[in-house]
This record gives sequence, C-alpha cells and structure tokens, in this order.
Amino acid sequence: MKKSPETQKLKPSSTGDSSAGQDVLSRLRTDIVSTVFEPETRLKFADMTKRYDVGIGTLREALSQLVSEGFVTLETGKGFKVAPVSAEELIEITEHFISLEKRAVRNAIENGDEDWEANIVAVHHRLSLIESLPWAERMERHSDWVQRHRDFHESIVAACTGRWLFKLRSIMFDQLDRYRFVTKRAPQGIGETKFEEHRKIMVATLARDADLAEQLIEQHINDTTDRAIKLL
Amino acid sequence: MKKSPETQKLKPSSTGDSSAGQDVLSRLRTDIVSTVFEPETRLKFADMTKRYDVGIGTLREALSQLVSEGFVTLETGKGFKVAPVSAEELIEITEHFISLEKRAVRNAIENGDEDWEANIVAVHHRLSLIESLPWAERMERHSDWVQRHRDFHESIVAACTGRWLFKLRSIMFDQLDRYRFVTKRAPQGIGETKFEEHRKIMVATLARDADLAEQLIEQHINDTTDRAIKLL
DNA sequence: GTTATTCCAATATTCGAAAATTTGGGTAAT
DNA sequence: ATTACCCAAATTTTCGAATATTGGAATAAC
Repeated sequence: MKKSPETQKLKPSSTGDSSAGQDVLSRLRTDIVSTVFEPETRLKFADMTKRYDVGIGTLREALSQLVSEGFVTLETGKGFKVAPVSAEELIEITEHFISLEKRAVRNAIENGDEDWEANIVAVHHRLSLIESLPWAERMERHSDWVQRHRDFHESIVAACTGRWLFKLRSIMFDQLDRYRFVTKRAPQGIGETKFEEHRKIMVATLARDADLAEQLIEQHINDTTDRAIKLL
Repeated sequence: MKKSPETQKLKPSSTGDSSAGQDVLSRLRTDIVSTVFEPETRLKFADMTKRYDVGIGTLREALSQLVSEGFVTLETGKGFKVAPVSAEELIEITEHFISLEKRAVRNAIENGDEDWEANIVAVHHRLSLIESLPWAERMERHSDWVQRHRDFHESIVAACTGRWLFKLRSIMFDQLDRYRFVTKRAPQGIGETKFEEHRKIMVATLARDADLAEQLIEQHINDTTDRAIKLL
C-alpha cells in the first residue's frame, strides 16, 4: 500500500501524527462534516474500504472513535450510521459551545504570549484569503474554508490553560461544523458579514479586551446558528 | 468462541447493547479507573489479548474509543499508554463536572417522571448494599462499588433532556472516577460519610428541591476531590 | 572513549478470510 | 388476507497471520 504524495498536505495547527489509520479518521470526519454522507446514512464496509482504500479493521477503528465524538452511531449487529441532526440539537450545542468558548477566550487572553498573538494573525490571514474570494470560487474551496475557519477559532483560544476546557469546546465546535455546512447554501451576502466579524474578533482578542471578545463571539455564533436553523 | 453464561450479568441502567467488543471496552475502562493499570503504563497487545481473551483488532477498537474519552493516549508507532494523572487536572475536571452536573440535576428534576424516581430508589438501594458493608468486605468489591456509584449518580440526572449536557457530564464523571480510586486508601471513617451524603442527595432530588440538590452535590464532589488531592 | 551503523528482537499496525448475525422474501398454515 | 416460520443473501463482527516500525544491543569507525 504505497502512500500517495498528496498525503503530505499541510496541516498547520494539527498535532502532526501521521499514520494510515489516523488519516482515514480525519478524512472520514471531514466527509461527514461536509455532508458527503448525509445524516442517518448507513456506513457499509463494502463501500468504505473501496472509497478510502484501507482494510475493514482500520476503518472500524476510525469509526469507533467517531462514535465517541458523536458523529456516528453504532447499533450492535446493525453497523455504523451517520448521527442524525436536528434543530433541537443544534440549539443545545450552540448553547454549550458559547458557554465554553467564552470562558476559553477569557482564559486565553489572560495567558496568551507573543507567539499566540502572532499565530492568530497568521491563521486569520490564511482564512481571509479564502473569505475575500468571489463567492463562486470560495464555494469551490469550501473544504479548505472549513479547515481554516476551524484553525482560526482554535488559534483564538489556543493559549487557554485549561486542557479540558479546550477539549470540551473543541468537541462542541466540531459538532457545530456539521450544522454550519447548511450555510453553504446561504445567499451570497453572508460571506462578507462573516469576514468582517472574524476580523473584529481578532482585533478585540489582540487588544486583550475579554468582554468585547466574548460578546462578539457570542453574536457571531448565535447569528450563524439562527441562519442555519432557518435553512435546516 | 462460546459465550459463557455469566455474560448475562445484569446491567441496570446501562444501554443494554451486549456485544463482545463492547464488553472489552467496558472492562478496560473499569480496569483503568480502578487503577489495575497505573497511569503511564504501556498497554501491550500481547498481554492484553490474553487478559481479555479477544483478538488484537477488537482490543484496538476499544482502545481507540478510550483515546477519544481521554483515558488512553496513542503515539503512532509506539502504541497505547494509560493517560497520566495530576492534581492540576483533577481540579479542572472537578470544576467542569460540578458546573455541568448542577445544570443537569436541575433539568432532570424539572423533567423527571415516576419511572425516573423509581429507578433512583432502586439504584440507590443497590449502592447502599455495598456501602453499608464492613470496610474490609467493601474493599473487596471495590469494582462493583465503582459501577454502582456511577449508576447512582447517573440515575439522578437520567431525566435530563439535554442530550449533550448529559454526555458532557458523563465524560467528566468518568474522568473523576479515575481520581476517586485514590480514596480507596482513605481511612475507614469516610465510607459512612459518603453513605449519608448519597442518601441526602437522593432525598433532595426526590423532593424536587433543585437548590438543595445542587448544593449537596457540589459539597459531595468538592469534598471527595479535596480528599483525593491530599492523597495524590 | 565516543559516536555512528547495522542488525535483531519486540512490538505495533494493517489486512482480509472465517464466523456470527441480521434482513428480506418466499412458503405454508390459519 | 394475515401470520408464522424458515432459508438464503447481505452485512457485520471477530480473529490472527503478514507486514511495518521501533528501540536497543553489538559492532565498527573515528
């Protein structure tokens, strides 16, 4: 099983633990978030082994982790399915995420150093490169956007000293990503609004204004969720 | 591979999805929580397959889930290790658990029905059977106690309607369990105190007194954590 | 004596064949 | 027409052999 060269794709803020099995986990998660597999879809091994070119065992291992993360459900004997989505769940996830993210931002602002600041600026720049693109082009690179958007919000709270606070907010963020895909079909105008919101969040964070940063993030997330519910 | 009859062991409040693979996950988690494997211990497949009498693949699948749950770490190529512990982490986990549990209890008290109440009483009784035992005997059945203690606290918040609130509080509870084992070496007197605390929590919950239940739980958890830190 | 290299044993990782389970449909009995 | 039962196909679950990787000891080079 030769590794194709494109595996070497850059992963800026990722842990960097390359491995055949970890790759399929990552790809699977991205495919679910990007709704390549719709909610409730049965994930059959026969199809999957061909799509990802790995053995049944390896696939099973990746799927098992996604069960813990809440992306996939497992009924013994019936196999794996993509977890369902609902407006109700979106609302709850949003609630928890905002609560955790606000604490994480405050913590990060208190503890962040110069490297943290520099990374935010760098990652925001990468995000803005896609967000300032014409709508059609931006849509083509949607999966890139998903990754960079995640990186941006993560960079903001990267200096958070609470390991579990960070972990819990990341779980919730990944879940929100599942719902965010809906806004992919949103009208064109939204793009610019989000672009501006991200910039404001960055500025407030770098200015160490925790109150403002908290407030902006809360608005930013609530706004996205409201829009998503209407399109759900 | 014939299923031994004792597999039919009763699992009161569990999901009830019996399966060879799920069993080993459950057993493995219990063993880690019960510190059968000390933190930082390497989890070698050669030993494990004999201990749990399952294949490598099945074991790997269970370990993968435990990585997501935070009990185990995985360094690619180097294998699985039991996650480390620290007083710092214990404090943070306690903080998050109390915050989540308080919300979950209040929610459960608002939404619980008669079945919920009946289950609490039943599960508490099972717990009390062990907790009222002489100290020496109780220690012998420590792993039973771990399970029943978990079931008790879970039954209290079982009626919580927030699926993710319940899930997040469960993640934190399981993590706390890892640290609770330390109190296994605590002086004898503690047992009776905890016994009484559990009873009070049950009574307050059944009386639908959310404020009191919240307060009792907070004390109960903080007390356990304080004791654990001293013994760490 | 120290550093670098090679090799080997121990271990982790991956895979697909075999066993066990579920699903769907066809047949017979009511 | 409806239910119960059984069989066959499809699918999941489990396992251990085959492969790849790591760590360290023995040897060689400096």
